[in-house]
Amino acid sequence: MILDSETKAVELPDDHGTELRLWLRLLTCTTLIEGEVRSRLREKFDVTLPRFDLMAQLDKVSDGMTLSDLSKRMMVSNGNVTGLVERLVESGHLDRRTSETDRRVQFIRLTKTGRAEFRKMAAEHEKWIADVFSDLSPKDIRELMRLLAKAKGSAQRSAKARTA
Amino acid sequence: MILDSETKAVELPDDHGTELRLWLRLLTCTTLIEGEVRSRLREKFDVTLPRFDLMAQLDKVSDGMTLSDLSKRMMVSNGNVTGLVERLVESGHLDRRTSETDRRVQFIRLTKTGRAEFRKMAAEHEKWIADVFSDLSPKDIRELMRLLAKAKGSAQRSAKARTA
DNA sequence: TGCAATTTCTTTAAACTTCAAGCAATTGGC
DNA sequence: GCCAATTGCTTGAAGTTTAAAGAAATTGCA
Repeated sequence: MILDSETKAVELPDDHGTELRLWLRLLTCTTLIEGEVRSRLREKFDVTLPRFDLMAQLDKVSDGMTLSDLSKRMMVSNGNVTGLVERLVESGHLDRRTSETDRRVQFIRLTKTGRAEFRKMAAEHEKWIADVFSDLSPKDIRELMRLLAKAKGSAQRSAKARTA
Repeated sequence: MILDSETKAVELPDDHGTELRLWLRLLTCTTLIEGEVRSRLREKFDVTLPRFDLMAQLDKVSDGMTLSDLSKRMMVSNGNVTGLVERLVESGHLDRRTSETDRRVQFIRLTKTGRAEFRKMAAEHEKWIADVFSDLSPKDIRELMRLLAKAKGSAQRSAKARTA
């Protein structure tokens, strides 16, 4: 059903404009918030976002995790994590020890001070995020969660199909 | 109304857990898709995502734009754009000329080959994005667009309030 | 057992990114 | 006109990031 240039049905063949606009909006939102979090972390705690993210992963567990686990969860490269961990061990936030059963493996943990420092930052961080989304109703949030879950599933399927 | 640890209403004071989970989900989605786009751009066109993004901004206009415009639209720092533009001029994709009325200002444009090359990549890119979101119904997409617009507005308000 | 494949991690080069400082040009009062 | 403030851009240092190659250890299977 191709009409004329006024009705907008001429955007064939294959109009994928809406998906593209969705992606750009998603990206804009994330970049905006990420920048905000980055600024505040630097301002209030003089810490970088990647360091905060890494510590956040480690805070979820009590007994440490390997570099590979970290890189999977953070969705960054292995070499990236090596460097980040190195600097965080250096600054006393992290603790590393080699597995006794597999000498390739390193278990990384937050040190006592590392965890304490992170918890302080995390409490503030949670408030910032709450403020960032404070124009959204509980229903908006539920709905966004649901749709983003669906989008995530779709994206994973798409990525998997390419690699396969 | 504080109950007990089973009912989950004990998460006071100030439960901001849902907002935090929303942010993490948003970030995961974006990171996932961004990584996918990055891989495909490198694979098929041997180009980096930042270069593609910069060219995408320039493709929207016919007569070029300044470095400041670029950095605002891309939401990255000024110094970042300086380097990116430098490399893209070097590779023949961009063209720069100094304003005649204000000698601080540089107008940046896509070259003929730069634009042609970008258009080819953009056409593919649009298809990838369509595939990424192909599990979502038109209604899902509309709803996501609406909610992300609201989230963006909220985030902007929050950021503005901090800077002010 | 032997050894090829896999896994874990590190290293390297190049690119990207931010922040802060700085330079040059312009603007806006006065 | 003067000059302080602002604007546009560049530079430099530190850090982050990826991709690719490689080293070391383990695993799995013939």
